Amino acid sequence: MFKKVLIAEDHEIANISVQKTLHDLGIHNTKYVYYCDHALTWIKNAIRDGESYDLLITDIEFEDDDSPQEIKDGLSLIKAVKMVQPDIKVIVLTAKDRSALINEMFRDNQIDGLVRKARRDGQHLREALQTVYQHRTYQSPDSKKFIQEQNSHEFTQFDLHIVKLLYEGISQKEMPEYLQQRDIRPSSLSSIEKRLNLMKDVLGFTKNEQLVAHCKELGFI
Amino acid sequence: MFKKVLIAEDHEIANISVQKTLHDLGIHNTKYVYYCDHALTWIKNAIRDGESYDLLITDIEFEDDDSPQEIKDGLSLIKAVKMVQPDIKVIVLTAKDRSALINEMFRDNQIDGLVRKARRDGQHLREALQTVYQHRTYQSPDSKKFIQEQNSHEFTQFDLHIVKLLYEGISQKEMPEYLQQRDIRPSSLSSIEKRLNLMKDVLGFTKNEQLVAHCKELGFI
DNA sequence: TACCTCCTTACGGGAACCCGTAAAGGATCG
DNA sequence: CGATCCTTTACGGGTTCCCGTAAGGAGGTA
Repeated sequence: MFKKVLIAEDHEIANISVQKTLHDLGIHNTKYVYYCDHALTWIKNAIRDGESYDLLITDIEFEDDDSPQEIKDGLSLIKAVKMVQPDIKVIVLTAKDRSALINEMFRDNQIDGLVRKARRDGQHLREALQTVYQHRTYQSPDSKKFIQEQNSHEFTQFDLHIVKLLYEGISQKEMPEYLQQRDIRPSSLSSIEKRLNLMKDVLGFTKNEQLVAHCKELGFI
Repeated sequence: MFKKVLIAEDHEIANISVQKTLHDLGIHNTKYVYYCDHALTWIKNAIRDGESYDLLITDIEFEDDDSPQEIKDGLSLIKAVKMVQPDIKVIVLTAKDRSALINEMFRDNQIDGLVRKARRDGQHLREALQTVYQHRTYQSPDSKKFIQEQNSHEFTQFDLHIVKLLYEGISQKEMPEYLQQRDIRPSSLSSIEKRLNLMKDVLGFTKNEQLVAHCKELGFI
């Protein structure tokens, strides 16, 4: 089983449980941190001392607070960690239902395990630890189906820009100007309309209100 | 300190930590359940046996799964529990940022403690336990500010109906018909427009998209 | 009853949005 | 270089939405 594990999780309550789970599995050499920056520091120091970590268990969403951080979310942390230690195993522990970014990283083998915070998450975490230790990938059952649902519509960067502008209260007729200023193309009103229609069509919506709420709910914007 | 505590929390990881926190505080007579229905059953049985619980610690959001439940969320559970045991203390442990319903119940003294799942939630839970035991109410620091923000606009039942219809993809001109069918008054297009404008004005929005996303985010619809 | 107030409803002009069609621009390939 | 295909843009009409004004109705008071 893993020997040395680092836990990055800002919620104290979740952090305690992960520690306890590891402890019950006989992993005693664990370190827990509440900030991404601290996690990277500890990993770097461990490499320097020739005692690098085997595994990183990290959340995705970290809340901002008074102490400003360089790295503000788990995905950025993973990228940074992989730069300094490409062979480290990574298990992601997240409350988010679905996210295109997580799925992408999972497919790109940046992530070895994916556990969704849900009813049986403790058991799923134990399964993930076992599986990942055997150099296989793991994802909890409930997160699997979301990846499939995900395929309903693949939002492009352009799509997200438009929806974000809508969410910010920009009218459609003002959008071409905004997009041009930010060097985003296409930028014409027609393209915006066409794209909005396509998104609504695919997702079975009739109004922009639904589209914006949907994207907001899924954390795209 | 409390003698007998019931924990209702569907996430295994969170549940473990709460148990551990209680254990560390010297509370050993704890029972944990993953479903609201089970929670109510245990409380009823404890009363029947003359050994009722002192405290209920519960989440708000419970995920649906294969086993269908009568009570599906924490607020309903609290109401049901208070019917059979009005003097039980209640601490709510929730990830939700803000919710008009929670705030209402807190003000109505249905809830004694409110801890938001966040960075220092473990410590906040310990503080809540101490404070509530002394017959005072507690809410974690980060949840306090949300209750204030809340007051920006008091949504009427009518407001919520309109926004809900928007979210369902109903066009404004179809709404009068819908509202009349459900005996909701006023029902004219003018009234709907006027009300939407007022809401947007108060909240500083320019577009319905923002309004719908806002209400969705706060759990009003 | 007359008068006032508050809320609801009705209506109309103008703006924004929806939708289909057609032209313009770019990329590829023979 | 021209032909073809695809994407982007431009335009026009029809609809919905926005917003101000005015008429109708319910309730309270003299």
